[in-house]
Amino acid sequence: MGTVVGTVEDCREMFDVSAQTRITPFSSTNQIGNPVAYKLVRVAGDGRLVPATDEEILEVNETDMHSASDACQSLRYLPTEGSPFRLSQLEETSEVINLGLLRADNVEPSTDQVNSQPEYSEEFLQKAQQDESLVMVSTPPDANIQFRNENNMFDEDQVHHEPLPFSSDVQNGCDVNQSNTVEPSSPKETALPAAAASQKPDFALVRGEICLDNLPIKALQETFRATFGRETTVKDKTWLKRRITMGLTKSFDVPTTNLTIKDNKLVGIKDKSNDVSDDVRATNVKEAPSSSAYHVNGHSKDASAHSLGVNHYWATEDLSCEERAAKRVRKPTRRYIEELSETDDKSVVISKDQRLSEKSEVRSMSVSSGKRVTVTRVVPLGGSEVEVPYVSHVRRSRPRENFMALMECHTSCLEAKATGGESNLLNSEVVSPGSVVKSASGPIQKEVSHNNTNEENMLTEADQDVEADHVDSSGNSSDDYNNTGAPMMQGGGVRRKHHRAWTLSEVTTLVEGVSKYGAGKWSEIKRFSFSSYSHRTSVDLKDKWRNLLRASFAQSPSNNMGSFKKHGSMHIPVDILLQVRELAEKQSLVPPNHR
DNA sequence: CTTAGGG
DNA sequence: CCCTAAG
Repeated sequence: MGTVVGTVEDCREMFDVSAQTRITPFSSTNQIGNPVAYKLVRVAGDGRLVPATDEEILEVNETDMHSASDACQSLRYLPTEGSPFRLSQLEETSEVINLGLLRADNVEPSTDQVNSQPEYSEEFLQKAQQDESLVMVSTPPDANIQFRNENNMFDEDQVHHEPLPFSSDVQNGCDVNQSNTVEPSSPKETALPAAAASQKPDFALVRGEICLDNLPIKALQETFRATFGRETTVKDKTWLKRRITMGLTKSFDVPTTNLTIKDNKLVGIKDKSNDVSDDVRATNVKEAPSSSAYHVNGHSKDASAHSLGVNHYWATEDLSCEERAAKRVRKPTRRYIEELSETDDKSVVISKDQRLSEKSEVRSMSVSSGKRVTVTRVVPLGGSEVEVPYVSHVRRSRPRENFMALMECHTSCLEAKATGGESNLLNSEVVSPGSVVKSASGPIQKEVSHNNTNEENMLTEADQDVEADHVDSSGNSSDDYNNTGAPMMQGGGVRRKHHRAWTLSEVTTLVEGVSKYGAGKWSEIKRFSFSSYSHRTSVDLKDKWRNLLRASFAQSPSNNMGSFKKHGSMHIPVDILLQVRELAEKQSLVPPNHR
């Protein structure tokens, strides 16, 4: 297992103990089978590598899965002692697949991915060229736009940048790596300039020089915002510059301690993503140059350069540092983070192109030699896409909708017990019939819909219904639940696992319960009043009560029209609503006193 | 695990 | 309903 490569590190702030947890590529001999297998190791004080404990792994994954994946991704830039080539190839595989997916719409499946490259970005480049202020860009489509944005930004900030000619003579300066590394013979290399020379830049080109050094912090922050679409409060110039640089170059090999900006240029950083194909190919060769790059700009001041190398844990750093720099009021939830990155993405990506916005979707599935299917998704984090291996820790709770799509083959099995859907499918374990069945026995949803002119009639009907349900329980319900309970969205995902309309009896029971135990004592209400309804968790009760309150108050003013809302939902008898309101008022007023 | 709230 | 943050 072990090629030991320093990746996650320099997180002294984070793991300021003697040991740091880092991620290393899993490069055992038969690793081909699993492109996204990484191993966590801990670097002990003496530099030894110790297998990370589960907790540590968890910690890493939890505290920052993005960064973890980051680190993983950045691995490719490291001079791996193990089998760089293999690693690269693996990367290549997934990249290619990605590419295929990305451009699946306008390109016929071709075994020669390289050939298809040029057209890939053609449209973007064309578009880009029309943009006056566009400086040379050599990044994938999405990044292109970003850059454009960025450059405008720089314009405003009067950052010096000179537009580079689109023709081939632009090798100047920065992109040393590229010119060295790209194989001249590669189809792409030849095809691109030839086909596109007149109307689009060569991919090997480098964008204009950007001088972050001279920018005041404020400008840096602005730049940061422009780059990542969000504000930052960090005042650390160094951090900002580095962060921006990383965002701009979409590269991770920005040394922690040193700016990658040298002589007013981005130095030693190759756009990792100049066009995907390039990226792929360059991955192999990049090793050498990039390692040297480290030496070049890897050490100039400040002793934070570790013996172990450069920090690639920038995502974490991003979070942790930023956090540190500006106390965040509230800890962002995972979802928040996701959304943030999504918005980030959108705000940066100026317009259309669905593919861009779908970036965070599952993007590639690499089927490795074995039967193991690895799903990865790309997380647009801080302006950089990161491929995140779908490992079990990524999401510990119920999988998101689209996950269901992946499970499609099992859906039939699932449908059979749609009601039981609560079980956690995450770990690719097909739900075993046994594990789920239980709750299917609840009262079946009732079709109280029409004929409800008579409330009392309804009520009794409902009650009967409930009883009946209890009797015949699990058997017949499945059909209903499949339709109403787990509607399949177009994408194939499941919107909700089960939607069970509240029967009137349930509502009344709830109201009773509230009157008895008080609103908020959901667990008690559930325990006592709802013991017979296996479903309806305390949360459900709470939610329902909330809805009832809403309904009651919403409807009360014009009492007349209230009794039934025309929409399908249940028509809650007015008297119940009245009860609800009474209770609500009582409860909201009384608590201070006694009761 | 339970509540409270936002989505 | 679902998902989370806080207790």
